[in-house]
Amino acid sequence: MTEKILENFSIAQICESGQCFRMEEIQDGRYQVIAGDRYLELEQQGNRVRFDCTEVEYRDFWRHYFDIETDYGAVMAQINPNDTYLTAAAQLAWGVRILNQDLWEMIVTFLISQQNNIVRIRRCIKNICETYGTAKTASNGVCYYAFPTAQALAGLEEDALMACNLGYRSKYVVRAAKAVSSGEVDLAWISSLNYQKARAELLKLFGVGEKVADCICLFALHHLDAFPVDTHIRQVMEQHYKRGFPNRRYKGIRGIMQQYIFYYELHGSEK
DNA sequence: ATGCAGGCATTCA
DNA sequence: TGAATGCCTGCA
Repeated sequence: MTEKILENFSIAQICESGQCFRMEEIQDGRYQVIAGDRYLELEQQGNRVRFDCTEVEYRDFWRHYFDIETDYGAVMAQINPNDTYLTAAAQLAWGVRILNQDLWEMIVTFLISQQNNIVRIRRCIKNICETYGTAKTASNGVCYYAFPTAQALAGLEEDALMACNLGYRSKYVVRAAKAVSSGEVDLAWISSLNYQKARAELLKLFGVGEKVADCICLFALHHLDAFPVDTHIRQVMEQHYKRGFPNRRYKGIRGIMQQYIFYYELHGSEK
């Protein structure tokens, strides 16, 4: 058990922010996270967060995974108080953080996410993990499936994942797996690139367009300037930022603003 | 029952 | 270059 006092951290909000599809509430206030082949359970009361892992596991992995080293209070302090929309969005999404997730996992996840709804995205990912991921047992005895490696998917026929309900996205995922597995695409190298270059490399993957590339850049590579524009964000831009989003002001943290807006659109009651 | 859900590739002007 | 169109599937 590792307990921390954390500001601007809400596991419930992170779970519902739509950047991770393998995080869920398993009991009242108790959450489960599967990241790559790791498993974690955690609980929160106010700003006290209890991680069910050793101090070493927290320091070596989960601390970075939850982006604890970034000061989100300082980020929110940069929001223009005259921007009532963004202020309200950040106020509601006060505990959202940009996770540091696995690159391969995010490529697959956001290939699946396109033209899709959240319920089915979760189901698709569950299906491929249970079919092609390694079964594991957590330290508390819970069984779970690791995210399938690129190698595990690289030998499939292009339409094999339609059995996992991916639909036309099946060939996108299988082709990506082949590219990564063969070394044609070097994930470690992409990880070393800056935002613009990493984005350009990701766009070369079949099925990866600008929106998906930006999600991968933001949620795996932690390029906080990435600003994924989907249908929701596009509507917000047309409604609230007719003269364009203030990119200059939020340079370097645009992705965090995007998450506040996205969360607000998903969970804000008014509108 | 059409339209759409956190798009993208392809085609055609 | 930019605008239209089909695509797996499920849900309202």
